[in-house]
Amino acid sequence: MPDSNSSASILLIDDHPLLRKGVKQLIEMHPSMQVVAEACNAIEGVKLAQTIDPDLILLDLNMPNINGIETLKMLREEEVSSRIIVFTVSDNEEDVVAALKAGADGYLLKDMEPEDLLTSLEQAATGTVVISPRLATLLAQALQSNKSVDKVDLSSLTPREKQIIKLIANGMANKVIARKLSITEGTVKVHVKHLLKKLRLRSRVEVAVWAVQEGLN
Amino acid sequence: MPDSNSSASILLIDDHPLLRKGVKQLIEMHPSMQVVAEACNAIEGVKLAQTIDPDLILLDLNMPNINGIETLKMLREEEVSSRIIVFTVSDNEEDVVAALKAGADGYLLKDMEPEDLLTSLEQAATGTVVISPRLATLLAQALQSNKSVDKVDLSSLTPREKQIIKLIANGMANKVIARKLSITEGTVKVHVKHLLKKLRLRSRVEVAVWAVQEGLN
DNA sequence: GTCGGATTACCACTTTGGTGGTACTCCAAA
DNA sequence: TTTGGAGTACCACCAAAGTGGTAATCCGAC
Repeated sequence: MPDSNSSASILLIDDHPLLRKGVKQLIEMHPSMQVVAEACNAIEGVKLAQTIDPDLILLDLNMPNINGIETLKMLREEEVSSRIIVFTVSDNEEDVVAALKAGADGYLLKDMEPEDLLTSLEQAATGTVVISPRLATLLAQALQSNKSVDKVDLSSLTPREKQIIKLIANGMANKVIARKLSITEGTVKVHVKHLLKKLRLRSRVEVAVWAVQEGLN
Repeated sequence: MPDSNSSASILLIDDHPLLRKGVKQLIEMHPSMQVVAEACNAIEGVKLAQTIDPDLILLDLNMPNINGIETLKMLREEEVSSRIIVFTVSDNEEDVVAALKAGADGYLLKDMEPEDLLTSLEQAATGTVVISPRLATLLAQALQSNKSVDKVDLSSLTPREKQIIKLIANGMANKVIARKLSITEGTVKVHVKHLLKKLRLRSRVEVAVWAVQEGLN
């Protein structure tokens, strides 16, 4: 749990020790970031992610047994709040789309220039979704053919959850929502927790922004 | 600081003891609200508001020495976070507009039916701006002639503050904003505190909603 | 009739957000 | 040259948000 000015903590998940070493050395050259842990497979990676909750996770796609996409899904299942950046050799469209659909916060190619990698990671640490430039056009096409890459289905929400989203989008605090709905604040928190998970959002602020943009106001 | 299920706390500021007594009795009949303090003038009222920080303040306009509008401004000056409902006999347009401009969260007339008053107060406690129905048309006209009733001037914000508003409107946490701007989280909090005061908003969620609606995204 | 989702509640706990204060630097306006 | 706003930082403190778990009720589907 790094505080504001300490460097961004990073977990590497990759089955190639040499590559991990290289990436780690590269990152360590940069004071604003720090590799705090490494894992060579999915199980270990998920475990580490849960215990240390890093700011960023750099995740390889091609791993034995459990592949990267599966690992990504596991991390999301376990509600790891880290930003997850897929880091791989594959510029295959399906992989990119699958990764982003599974909730990746970035997709970087291993053949990037080291310097570009560093700046991309820095950006990722500040909350920006980073995609290797080479994939941009590819992704644009995918978006055209399938407009629902990042669309969450509103239908997975219960009526109560939708109701609470609207109240959040009006800027209301949990306490106020509780009073309005005649339930306890604790219960409101439960609903908020559930809808955050369903919408894959990280805070009520994101919920509010999303709802307003979606016109749910 | 009532918790979710406890009743909404109310402070009465009115120079008529009898009226206070009546209102108090009326409110006490309602389990979801509770009068926690009373004041007969502005000074006392502001002091009480600061110390007990009630959910609602019912404020009379016609008081000796310092009138209600002044009191209202003082309360806003002192950054009292309570919802302030003006409660008066005056259905004068100027008073209504002045009160709302000064930041009132509601404007109710003393000749309301007791039952209507209760429901209005309940609504106010849930964050709704309540206006006596009789004043609705009057207010609509005022809005037509002067579109800036609730408009805050963006120009009072410093460049840094505007920048941070945009980041908040992207759902970012203080920690992430700090990293992006290369300043400490504490400093981000300072800016947030200041812009909340300037915009007369109560939380970053309200800032985000406001900014998105304003197209500052 | 059982199973599971939805709703509610309560608990303890950690993290994030917001307040209040002081204090330093920089820079421009008075 | 002094003054004041803007930006930064640090501090302690309290309030709000979010997590993780258990558990009860209700209701509809299988």
